[in-house]
Amino acid sequence: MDEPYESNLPTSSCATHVYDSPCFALLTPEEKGILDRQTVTITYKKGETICKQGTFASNVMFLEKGLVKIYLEGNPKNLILTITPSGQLIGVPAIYDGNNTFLYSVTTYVESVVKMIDVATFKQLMLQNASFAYRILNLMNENTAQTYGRFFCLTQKHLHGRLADILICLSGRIFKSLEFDLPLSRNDLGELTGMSTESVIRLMKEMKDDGLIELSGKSIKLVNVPRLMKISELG
Amino acid sequence: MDEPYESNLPTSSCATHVYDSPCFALLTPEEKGILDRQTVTITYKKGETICKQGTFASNVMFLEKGLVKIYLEGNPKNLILTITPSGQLIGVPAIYDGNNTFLYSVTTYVESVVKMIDVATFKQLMLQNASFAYRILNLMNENTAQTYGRFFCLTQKHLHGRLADILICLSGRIFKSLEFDLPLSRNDLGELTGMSTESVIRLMKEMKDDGLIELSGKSIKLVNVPRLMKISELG
DNA sequence: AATAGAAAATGACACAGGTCAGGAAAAAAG
DNA sequence: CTTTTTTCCTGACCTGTGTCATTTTCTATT
Repeated sequence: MDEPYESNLPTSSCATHVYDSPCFALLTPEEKGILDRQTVTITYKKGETICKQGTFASNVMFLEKGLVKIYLEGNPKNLILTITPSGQLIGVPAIYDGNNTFLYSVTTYVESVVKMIDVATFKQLMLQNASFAYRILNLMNENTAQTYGRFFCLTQKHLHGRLADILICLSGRIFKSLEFDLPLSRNDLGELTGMSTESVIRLMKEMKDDGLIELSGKSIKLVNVPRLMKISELG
Repeated sequence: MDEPYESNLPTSSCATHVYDSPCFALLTPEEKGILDRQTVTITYKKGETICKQGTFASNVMFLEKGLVKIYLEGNPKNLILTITPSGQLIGVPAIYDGNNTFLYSVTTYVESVVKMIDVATFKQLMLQNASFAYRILNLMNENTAQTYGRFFCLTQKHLHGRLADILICLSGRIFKSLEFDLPLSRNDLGELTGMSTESVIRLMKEMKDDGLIELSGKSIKLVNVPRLMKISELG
């Protein structure tokens, strides 16, 4: 995409920043060696669960390739926290005193390659390399900023605004194109926007009828981004 | 409170963990000296704003004494992220590359004493003391866990559950008693639970009529905690 | 103590958005 | 290619919650 609106994407974004995590560059060669020895690389097929909320968090994950959803499990409906493309660290928030379980579940949308890093080693490296630790904190803070934005969005905006928001974010942050094939189901969009599947369908049809987007099955094209942004803004 | 239910407070808690931040204990005497020289202590009166969302984050704050609300500003309604008692660091999430503004606003409920720490110095100390940085990361992760819980709560539960949740948390985490005087207005409770002020009032009256709580003005007493927890659970 | 202003309470009303049931289309499995 | 399963779509209905207008109670200030 020629990034016409990249700079002022709503903070209520669906997705983690596309920020190729260069945190490992801050490690010394020896430290990289230590890390590598305690890391295994695993390939997951589409739809597989990489980690399950509540299980022991024995590793931090680095998504080398793929696309995943990070979500809180609920009954009957989950809450998708973010859609995360490659280059992201996953599972870091599980690291704090008195907790040793994953805060969320992670499932792939496409075949994905994940580096599973032993959490003890990861901690160890943070404790011996302040720059690295600081970098991780930065990443987490960025993540927090995004979560706050979404939190606000989902609790304050109406359906229209929330859906417009998500579509803009998917386009701008994940697929980097105004036209893309959605790997997410309507149900996923619902869990991402905090609305029922039926509402997602209804609203998307409405937006199609209003000429804001083009729709055919899984393929979506944003036609009138300025108006979508207006809708996102006004809630 | 004799902590009958302290251990299994809902994760959707209103409040930051009562965790007397001993992060500064990890600093060397020299580092403490550096910190102290770049810190000023300021007393705020009730209702004053300690930091304003969007302004330059020139310092990290440590709440030495008092009680504050941390919130996202919105029009026409804010979203209160947490109620925070003394012993907490505030403003850390503002620290990340490409950002230099506060993510949220903070306002006091009672007279509060705040240590204003120069942010550059704070960063500096994190970069030179890995244990310190790691500790801060831990605190932030704990905070993230809590935010996720609230996020889930506000997007998935109904009014009854959300209100029960908040009352339990205020009782368990902030006031440490089943009976307490609320410094928050009904409007604040609304911004904390993502509902209108009128709904707060209606529901609290209902809970009073049902014998779940006792109410007289600002004074609240939780009478039937098990049932409140059930309500919180069922949404 | 008196006045003004804010906060709390209450009732009437409206509608956004969830739920449910059923059917069409698409994808996966055999 | 057929069968099965999942996803997508539609319409009818209904209830949870917000909005608005008004009154009452509390709090603060002169």
